[in-house]
Amino acid sequence: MELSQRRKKILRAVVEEYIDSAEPVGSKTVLSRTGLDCSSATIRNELVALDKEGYLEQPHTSAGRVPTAKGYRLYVNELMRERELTRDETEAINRGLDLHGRGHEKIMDTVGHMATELTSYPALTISAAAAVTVKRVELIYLDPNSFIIVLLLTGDTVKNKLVHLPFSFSQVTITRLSAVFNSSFTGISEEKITPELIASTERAVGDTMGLTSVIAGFLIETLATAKGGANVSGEANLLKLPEFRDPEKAHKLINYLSNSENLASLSASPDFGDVKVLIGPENAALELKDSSVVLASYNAGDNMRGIIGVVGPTRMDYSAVAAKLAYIAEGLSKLLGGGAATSGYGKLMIKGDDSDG
Amino acid sequence: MELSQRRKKILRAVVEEYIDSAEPVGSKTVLSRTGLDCSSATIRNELVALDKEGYLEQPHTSAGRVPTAKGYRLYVNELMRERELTRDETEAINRGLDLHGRGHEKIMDTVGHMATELTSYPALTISAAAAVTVKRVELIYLDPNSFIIVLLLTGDTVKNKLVHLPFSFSQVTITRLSAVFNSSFTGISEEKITPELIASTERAVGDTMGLTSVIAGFLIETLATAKGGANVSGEANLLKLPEFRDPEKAHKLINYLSNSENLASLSASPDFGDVKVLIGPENAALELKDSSVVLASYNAGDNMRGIIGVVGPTRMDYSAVAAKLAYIAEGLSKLLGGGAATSGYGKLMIKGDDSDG
DNA sequence: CTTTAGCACTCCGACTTTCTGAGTGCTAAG
DNA sequence: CTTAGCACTCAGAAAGTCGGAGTGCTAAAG
Repeated sequence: MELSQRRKKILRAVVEEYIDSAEPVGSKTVLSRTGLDCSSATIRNELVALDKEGYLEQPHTSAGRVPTAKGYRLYVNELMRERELTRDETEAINRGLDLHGRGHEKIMDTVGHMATELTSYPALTISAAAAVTVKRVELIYLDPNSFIIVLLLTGDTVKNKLVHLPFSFSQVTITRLSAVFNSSFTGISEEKITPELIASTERAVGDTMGLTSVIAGFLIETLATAKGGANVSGEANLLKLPEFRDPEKAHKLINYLSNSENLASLSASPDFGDVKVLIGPENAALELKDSSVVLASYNAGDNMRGIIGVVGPTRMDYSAVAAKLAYIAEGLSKLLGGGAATSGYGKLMIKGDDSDG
Repeated sequence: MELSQRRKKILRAVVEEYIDSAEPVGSKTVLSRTGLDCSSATIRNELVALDKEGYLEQPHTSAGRVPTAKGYRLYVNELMRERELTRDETEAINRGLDLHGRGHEKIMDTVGHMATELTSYPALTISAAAAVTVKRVELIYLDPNSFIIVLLLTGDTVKNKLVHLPFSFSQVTITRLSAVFNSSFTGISEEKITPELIASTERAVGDTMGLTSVIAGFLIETLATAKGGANVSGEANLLKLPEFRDPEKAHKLINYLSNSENLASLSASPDFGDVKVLIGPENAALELKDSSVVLASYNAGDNMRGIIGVVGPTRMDYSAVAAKLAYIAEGLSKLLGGGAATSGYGKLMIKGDDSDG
C-alpha cells in the first residue's frame, strides 16, 4: 500500500533527523522538523502506523523511532531530495581529478582518498576489466645479464619489470625476442598464453635459455593482476562514528574491508546503473549487515569498468554521498577516456535490492 | 646507582607480567613469577624502592605496579632475554621474503604486511635514498601522439609513464630524444636537472614542441618521489589492544601514522644500529608519547636505506618484535642486494635514546 | 472518521551508593 | 634484613535511585 503524503513527510523527517543526530527521534521533534499543522499526538498515531508497516522501529518502548532498512530504502528511492553539490565541492572534485598522465592505479588511489575526504567515510575503489590484453611488448637490453620488460596493456596501463639472470645473453637476442613477442603475443589475453604457444615461440626464436618463458611468465602474471584490483582508504574514519564506539565492531568491519576479495564481490552485480545503494541487510556479507554501501560505477575505457564507493553506517547522508560519488564517477569516466559517463548526475538513478519487505 | 640482582629480577618480572596481562602487577604475582625465596612483604619493599628510583609506578595507591618508560628502557637495554625465533617463524619470514624480481615498492608493501601479521601491530616501512640518479632513459614510440618513457633509476627501480600529446611527432624524433637523454641525463640527480640543462638539450635535439620538457618533467618528478616513501599497514590491529579501548585514542594515532611525513621523520636519526626501540616519551612526536616504536634498518643497495618497524603500546613484547624485525631486515638487506646486513641477529644491538632518567 | 488534550505508564541512562577484594604501607617481632 | 600481621585505600562492579523523554491509550471535540 502506498503511503500517504503525510506519512512520507514524517518518514523523511525521521530519517533525516536520525541521520543528523544518531538518536531515536520523537514525535515532537518530527513535528517541529516537518512543520506539519497538527499535534504531536497525531504524529504519534502516524508513527505507530509507520512502525506497523515496518518502516520504523523503536529501540525499546518509550524511546523515539529509528528507521529500519526498509525505511531507509523508501527514503533513498522516493523521499530523498537530490543534493546539489556546492560550487566548492564540484571544484574540489574537479581539482582532485586533474590527474592526466598518472597511471590507473595511482589515479584510483588518489580518488579513493578524495572520496574519503569528501564524505568522511572509508572509500573503496574497485576496477575490473572484461579482458585485458597486451598491446605492446618492449624489451630494453641493459647488460649481458639483465633487461627490462615493458608492457603496454589495454587500458593504457604500462607495466615493467627488471629481469636479472644468472647467465648472459646478447643485445641481439633481446631485440629479436622483442620483435617476436610483439608479433605473436599482442592482442591476446591471459588464457591464450599456453605452454604450447611459449614452446613454439621458443623454437621460432631459437631461445635455449628460457628467456621466452621468463617473459611469458611476466605477461601472464601481469595480465592476471591487471584484470582488477580493489583498495580501501580512510578506514579510520569509522572510529569517529557513534555506531562504532565499540572498537570490536570497527575492527571487524575494517578487517573485512581490508580483504580485497571481499571488496571485489561487492562489485559482482549484474545490473548496475549509475549509483547503487546497499542498505544494511541488503548486503550479502554478514559483516556489512549493519552498514550501508554506496557505489558509483564509471567507465574506464577499453572494456574496463571501475567502481568507487564508500562504506558507512546505515545512518548515512545518502543524498550527499550519492551526489558526490556520482560526480566523481562521471569525472573519472571522462578522465579515463571512457567517453561520457553512463549517465550524468542529472539523471541520477539509484538502484538497489528492493526485495526486502 | 646500579640495581641489585634481585631488583632487576623483580623489574623484569613486572615488565613481562604486565606485557602479558596489561594489568598492574602486585607483589604476590611477582613472587610467583620470579620464584624468589622470600615473602611478598620483601617484594613489596623492593617494589617501593623501584618505585622511588622511577622504574615503576602505581596507577593509584593500592594498585599493583606498572613499568615506567624508564623501566621499559632498562628492561630493553639489559634485562630482556633475546628471543630466538622458532623454526616456523624463520621459515615464514624466509617464505615471505621470496620476492625476487618484484619492484622495491611491491616488496616493501608485502613485507609490511608480513610484519603486521607476525607481530600483530601496525607495521611501517620507510625507504630513503641518499641520492637517486637516472641510470637509463628509454623512449618507446607508440603512435604519432604517444610514447612511453621508461626510466631506470639507481636501486634498480624502473618507472614508466605513458605520454599522450595533442600534437604529433615522428618515431625518429623519439629515437633521437632517447639517445640525447641517455647521454646527458644519466647519472645526475634531481637538482642537476636545471632549466638551463633542459633548454640546452632542447636546442641540441632541435625540439620545438616541448617534448624535452615533458620528459625532463617526468624525470624530476620521479626522482623526487623515488627518494623515499613511507607506508603503514595493519593499523586496525590497534583496536584489539586494551590501551586503545577508547576509539578516540586509536583514531588519533592512526591519523598520525597515515601521514607519511610523520613516518619519514621517524627515520631521521643520525645514529642507527640494527634495531632501535623508542619507548613512549622517547618519541619526539606527541602522538607517540604513549606508544613504542621498534625500527630495524636494512641496506637496500645503491645508497638506499630502508626501515621496517612496528608501532604498538609501550607494553609491547619487545624481544619478540625486535627479533622478528631484525631477521626481516637482515633478509631484506640480502634480497635487495645490499649484501650482508649491517649486523646479524646474533649481534643484535638495540639502540635508543637513553637520555631520560 | 480524524484530531487532540490529557494522563498513566515505561524504561533508558545518568547518577549515587554500597560493597568487595586486591593490593598497599607500616609496625613490630624474629 | 626479613616477615607476619593488620589497618587502610581505592577502583571497579553491583545494586539502587531518580528524572524525564517519549510512549500508548482514552475520551472528548471537530
